[in-house]
Amino acid sequence: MGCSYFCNSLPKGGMMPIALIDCNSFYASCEKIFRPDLKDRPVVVLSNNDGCIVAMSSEAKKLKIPRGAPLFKVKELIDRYKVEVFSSNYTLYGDISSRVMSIIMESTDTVEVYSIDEAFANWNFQDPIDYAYLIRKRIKMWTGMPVSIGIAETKTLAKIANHIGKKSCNGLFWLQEEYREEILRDTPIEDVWGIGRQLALFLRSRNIMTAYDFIQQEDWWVKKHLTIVGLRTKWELQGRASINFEEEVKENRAIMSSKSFGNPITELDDLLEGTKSYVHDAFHKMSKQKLKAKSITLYLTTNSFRKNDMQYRNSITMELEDYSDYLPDFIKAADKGIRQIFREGYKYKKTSVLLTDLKLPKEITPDLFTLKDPRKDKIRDCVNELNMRYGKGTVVCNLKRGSGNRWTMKRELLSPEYTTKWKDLPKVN
DNA sequence: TCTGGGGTCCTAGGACCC
DNA sequence: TCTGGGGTCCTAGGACCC
Repeated sequence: MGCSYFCNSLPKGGMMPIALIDCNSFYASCEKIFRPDLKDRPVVVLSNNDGCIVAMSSEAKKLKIPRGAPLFKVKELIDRYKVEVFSSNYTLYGDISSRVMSIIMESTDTVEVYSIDEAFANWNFQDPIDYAYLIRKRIKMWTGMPVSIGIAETKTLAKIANHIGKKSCNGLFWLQEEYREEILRDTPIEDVWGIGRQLALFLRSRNIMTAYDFIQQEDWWVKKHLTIVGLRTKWELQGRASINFEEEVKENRAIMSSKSFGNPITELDDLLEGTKSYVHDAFHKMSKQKLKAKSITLYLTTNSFRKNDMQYRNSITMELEDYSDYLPDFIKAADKGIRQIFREGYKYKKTSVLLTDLKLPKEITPDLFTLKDPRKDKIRDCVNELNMRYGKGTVVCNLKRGSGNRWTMKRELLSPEYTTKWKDLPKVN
């Protein structure tokens, strides 16, 4: 498909175009920013514990390394092509992301930050393509991050436009109404935002192969088989905006910390230590948003990939007496919960901590019969401030620290925190 | 040997109430 | 002993996203 759909007039009907601005190979691009020597080299980024490949630079994609593959399965390719491999450095990615987002927000009226590497923006301009050029250039110049921009009447169509831009139009594409049908005929059903693997299989089995085939189906049929979510997708593809534009940052409904252990864990004590460190993690996220939680769920599971091991998984939800933002309440609950679901004789792979029933203090009706202990508030404020200022983990509760724990995550190929740690600041000679 | 983590939304089904 | 139906709330599970 060429780029012949560019045109300099606003779409008829005055519909406000939606732009999707999306960073190219985000994690891999972050790693390249401070390493000019990697400019045209293949780069991959690993998941926690250096397990799977979660992101690839375009050079790495060309080597046909499958996304999501465990590192050990593609080791040979990696060595042969001298692919540069990094552990994931979320501190770096988070910081680069907020720089990119603030540029987008400065330069346009309404923005929804959709994920770490993409944002939707309402672009009410005479010529959105001109504007896309400008923004892209600015982001590249100020942060070093390459982005692609797709523009269309709805979010789902903007996704498609972005995809086309990435593939064949130098990163920018405006999908206008008069070309929509042609483009939808060229869009395989599994490339539609909101149609995942399961649904694509189902639709293909019904001979629905493209986005165009999909919008030919009756509303009732789509709703029956794909629920209201699928029906919205259909409407969006037809140019009818059906997915809300969420400008405000949504409050989380849940906060999770869940990690695999570096090694299988058999002892209750190690399991408790690991879990408590995840409680700290989740609690830190919650504190940053100034939320309180009323319940905490603990999950634990063995490694289901190891077919010969005995398998066990379980979970338990602990209700706190009241909404709390006092760390020891959560530590106590987690300790009690894990002891209840722990069974001797298994090799545990992972525990997860989920905080739910989250509220801002102003939304909570105080309980007349619970006496408040003002000392708790002081301790909490003091600990939170120290952890915000000096980084999470500065003050901990009932937790042995240090590396070398059996449960600590593996991150052997970590890059420096170039932008968030003084000692990691890049030097210029 | 080594196989990610963190979210959202929707539905079905059970418990319970009237 | 016969035996209805509507409503709400909760949870588990399955789909999706990045």
